Amino acid sequence: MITPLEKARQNPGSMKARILNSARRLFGDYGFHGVTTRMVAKDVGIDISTLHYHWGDKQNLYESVVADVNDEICEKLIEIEKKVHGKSLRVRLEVAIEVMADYLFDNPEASNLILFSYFGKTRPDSIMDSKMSEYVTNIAIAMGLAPDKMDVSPQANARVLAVWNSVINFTSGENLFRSILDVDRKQYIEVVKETLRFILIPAFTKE
Amino acid sequence: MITPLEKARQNPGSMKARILNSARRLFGDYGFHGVTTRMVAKDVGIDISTLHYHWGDKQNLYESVVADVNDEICEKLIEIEKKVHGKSLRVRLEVAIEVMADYLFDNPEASNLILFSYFGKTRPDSIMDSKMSEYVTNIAIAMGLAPDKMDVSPQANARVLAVWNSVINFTSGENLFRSILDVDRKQYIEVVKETLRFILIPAFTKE
DNA sequence: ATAATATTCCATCAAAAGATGGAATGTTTT
DNA sequence: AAAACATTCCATCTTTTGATGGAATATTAT
Repeated sequence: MITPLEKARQNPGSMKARILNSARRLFGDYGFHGVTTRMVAKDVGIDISTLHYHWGDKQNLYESVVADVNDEICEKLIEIEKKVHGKSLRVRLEVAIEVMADYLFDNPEASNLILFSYFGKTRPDSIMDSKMSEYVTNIAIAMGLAPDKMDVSPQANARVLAVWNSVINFTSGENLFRSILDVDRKQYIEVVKETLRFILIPAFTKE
Repeated sequence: MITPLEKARQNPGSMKARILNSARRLFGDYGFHGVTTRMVAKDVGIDISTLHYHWGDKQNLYESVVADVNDEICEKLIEIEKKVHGKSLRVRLEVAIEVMADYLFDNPEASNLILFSYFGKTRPDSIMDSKMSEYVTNIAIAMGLAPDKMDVSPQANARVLAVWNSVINFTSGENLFRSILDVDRKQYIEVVKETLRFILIPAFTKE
């Protein structure tokens, strides 16, 4: 059985895909309640009933968007793991910061959607919760913060979360933070990467 | 001229204050668009017109809530600065983590509102932006990351922001993160504080 | 070409949401 | 006590919003 999400991905120019992309950007900007189906339809240049035809109700469209973003991030994590396999903790962090920052700066709506879906009280994503729990644990082990899957302490997981959070915030808060730092986009990206290295690496590489 | 917000603060039991508090919690949980005036009124146990009578339109109520939270956080920062004045960078961080974490865990809606107002595209808070910019710069100087007010580099400001972000995220994301770490509230608070110390202190205290 | 299927839009509905006027009630001032 | 003012709620209005039925159009299969 092929899901609408897979269909949209298979044909990037299709109406399904166009709707998904508009929805992704808008939900990322304004959150679930801040976006109306009419806004999305207008952005795509179609009627709302066409939107409902392809994606069902608003909730379903939103969940598809969140699933889309989560899958993408999952792929990124796998890509990173491939690159850093067997490397030192310092290199792991350097590469992870570089790759994740680049991805999130290219897809700011992804970062926002993650924040919205994590931090709001409206989180029906119990599937995502367990998926994320698994990722975090795996990363903790890969980083050598825990011996094996059966014995990952809350402390180890919390440290992984702290790393993850740092990256997310700077990309989601770009608008505000850039005005505070008073730099252009290119400079901002560099400053953020440098800051992340400054903050994160010493914690994990000290003797 | 006395503002409605000051009036509400002067009399904590008043209708103005009760509405403000309900609105604060609800807006913190669901964001501006996720809350209806009827929700707030129902939570207080009053009619919507009473709400409008005291606070005007929804936008105005929301802005009062944000201003309320910002003022409170500003007070906390001043309180911290008093405690750590003249102390070492390590102690500064330890105290800041302790006090801010305690405050935000006691007032999770504050943390959420900050995130909502920082990260959403709907930020008409240009006043807050400049205020925050000033705080960040002051902290950077107090932390010895910059020589004087005229010469605070983006790097220095970014480091202050990184510290601030770390604390915010763990309090806003408590629901999700606690389920990942699988700990109770008390344990969670301790793990978070420990993790923040683990991540933040080495970066600023290494030779 | 024709039938079957898929897609799109127009018109419309019902519910939700922001907002207000004005009557009723309570409080303060004179 | 009476007048002036403040507070509260009920009824109601308008706009927005999510959603759908059905006709029109395009696409694909036979």
